[in-house]
Amino acid sequence: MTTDPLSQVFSALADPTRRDMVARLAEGDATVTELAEPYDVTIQAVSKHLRVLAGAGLVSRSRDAQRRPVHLEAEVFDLMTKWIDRYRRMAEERYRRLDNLLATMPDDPPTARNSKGTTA
Amino acid sequence: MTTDPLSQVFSALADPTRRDMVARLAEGDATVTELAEPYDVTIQAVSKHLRVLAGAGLVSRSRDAQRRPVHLEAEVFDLMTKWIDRYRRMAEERYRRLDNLLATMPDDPPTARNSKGTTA
DNA sequence: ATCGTTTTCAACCATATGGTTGAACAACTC
DNA sequence: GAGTTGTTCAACCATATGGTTGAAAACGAT
Repeated sequence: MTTDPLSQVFSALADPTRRDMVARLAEGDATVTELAEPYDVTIQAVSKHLRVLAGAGLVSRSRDAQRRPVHLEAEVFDLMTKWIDRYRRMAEERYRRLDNLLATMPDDPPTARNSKGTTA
Repeated sequence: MTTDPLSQVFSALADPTRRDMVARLAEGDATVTELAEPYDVTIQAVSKHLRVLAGAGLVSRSRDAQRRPVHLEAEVFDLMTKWIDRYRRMAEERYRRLDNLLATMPDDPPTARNSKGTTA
């Protein structure tokens, strides 16, 4: 599918069940059956969810006999927070500047009705 | 669909085109046609994307004659960062405390259900 | 070797999603 | 009113997604 990493992470966390699993894994590693226990779905469905989380780099798998413990990888979170913070910061900055601009706005030119001409 | 807010926001940002629109809107409000210009899709498709972003609370719409300018709403970002930070913090905390190592070498209660061959 | 446990693979189903085209609506201009 | 511009609505299509059931794979225990 060659989806970009950021899309994969956001997409993975767009599902409430998967977010819940992440929340659970934040407290400690767990196996698939352990993870599946609280939910009303089959283990196969949970296995699929884990595949999505792993594909996004949010979890890693190891091996312990038949079990395949799931481990939360926190680094990927940084990818998101970096993106989010950047644009939130820009938006807030712009908001602050707009405040200043509004404070210096004199009056309304009544004939200026063209599309993009911002009243030179 | 009654999807929860967090899912809607994550889902909205899971699409690279929509993230790009957010990036663009962080620099200033824009109309649908302005937003559609850089992409190779129809205006209707962009309109749909905007509906998703608006549904997630990421943008708001106003009216200026026929135009419907789009404005980025930064507050929703906090919803995400709060969620992310919480579990990243937990995961990092857990990692720092080496909880995993602690779990592998406890003083074994002998009456407990035996999971590893801890003999007397 | 056979059985039990844990996990995945495969096929399938229903619905959601991103895209299209074409028509309609809304507001300004003539 | 008629036309133009900006946007949305409606129907449709292809693919992705989350779920199911059933079989298979991987490993430990007997």
